[in-house]
Amino acid sequence: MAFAATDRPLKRGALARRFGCNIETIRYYENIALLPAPERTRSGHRIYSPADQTRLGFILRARELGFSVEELRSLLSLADSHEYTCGEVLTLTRGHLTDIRTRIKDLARLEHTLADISAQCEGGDVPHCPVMDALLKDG
Amino acid sequence: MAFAATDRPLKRGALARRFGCNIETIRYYENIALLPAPERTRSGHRIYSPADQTRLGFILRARELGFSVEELRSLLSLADSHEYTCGEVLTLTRGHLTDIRTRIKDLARLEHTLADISAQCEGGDVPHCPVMDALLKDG
DNA sequence: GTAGTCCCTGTAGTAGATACAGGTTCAAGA
DNA sequence: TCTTGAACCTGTATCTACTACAGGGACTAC
Repeated sequence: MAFAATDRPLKRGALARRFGCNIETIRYYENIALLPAPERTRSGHRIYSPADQTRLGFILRARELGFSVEELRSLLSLADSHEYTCGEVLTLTRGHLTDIRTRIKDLARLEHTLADISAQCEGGDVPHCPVMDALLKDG
Repeated sequence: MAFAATDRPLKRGALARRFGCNIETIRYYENIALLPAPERTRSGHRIYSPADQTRLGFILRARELGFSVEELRSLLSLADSHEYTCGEVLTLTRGHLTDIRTRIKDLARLEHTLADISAQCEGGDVPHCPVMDALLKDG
């Protein structure tokens, strides 16, 4: 995805295509106040300025990096303040990194357990299975 | 968690304590038909037989192994048929294992990207941050 | 004018639980 | 027997981060 702003206003559909996101996602971000309510045409169609587009790019990139919406709110409020320090951002980033590493560890443990159990399987038409045994046996 | 059935009926609270799960989870599994509707006392309290308990244990163990509820439905229907083969179970397990490995890879890529970016941070009171740059820059 | 595409709104659905309110019932002690 | 507090019942709301849909208005090209 490009996530690149244009130098002219765009409507919602064009914005979604430009940023490679779902059109409904944009309205969603407005609903939860990540994006400000944009200008409208007289008939009510949303018009996204270059600044709006840049902000959407920020949001989408942060989401691609796995930041949760709440973490993103913190990032945005830092960015909006124009007075953030590297230390503040780094603290948020490190917290997020810790979450990711925890998730990786949990999944790796899972993967290991499952691989171990299924390695004992013969497969085929045998009417008995180590995976089922593992699920059925009392711990 | 023990996930071990007793040889006597239990009410919902005792069952939850026994299996180390949330009491509401048991009702939830009944609602989505993973657990059958159990016997009731005359006044309507649920009574879980040893067989019900064994089934809950199966469900909780499968969830601990990361099987989704839908995968679990398949596993349970195999287990209920009493005619499953190792091959059938193995197919489900391998599909699940593939999912897990994909998730691990995605997270590892994320971790790598984030670690790379934040390694460029000086931290502290510096009013400039490579993480913010990465989020702000057009792709 | 009209056809087709876009956009608008509100609402519901997804996974997998968890929490809560408001009302019974149970079990133990006085 | 009465009372008190815990446990149980039901239905519904909440969470994350979207996505989808229905029913209608607007815009563009021919």
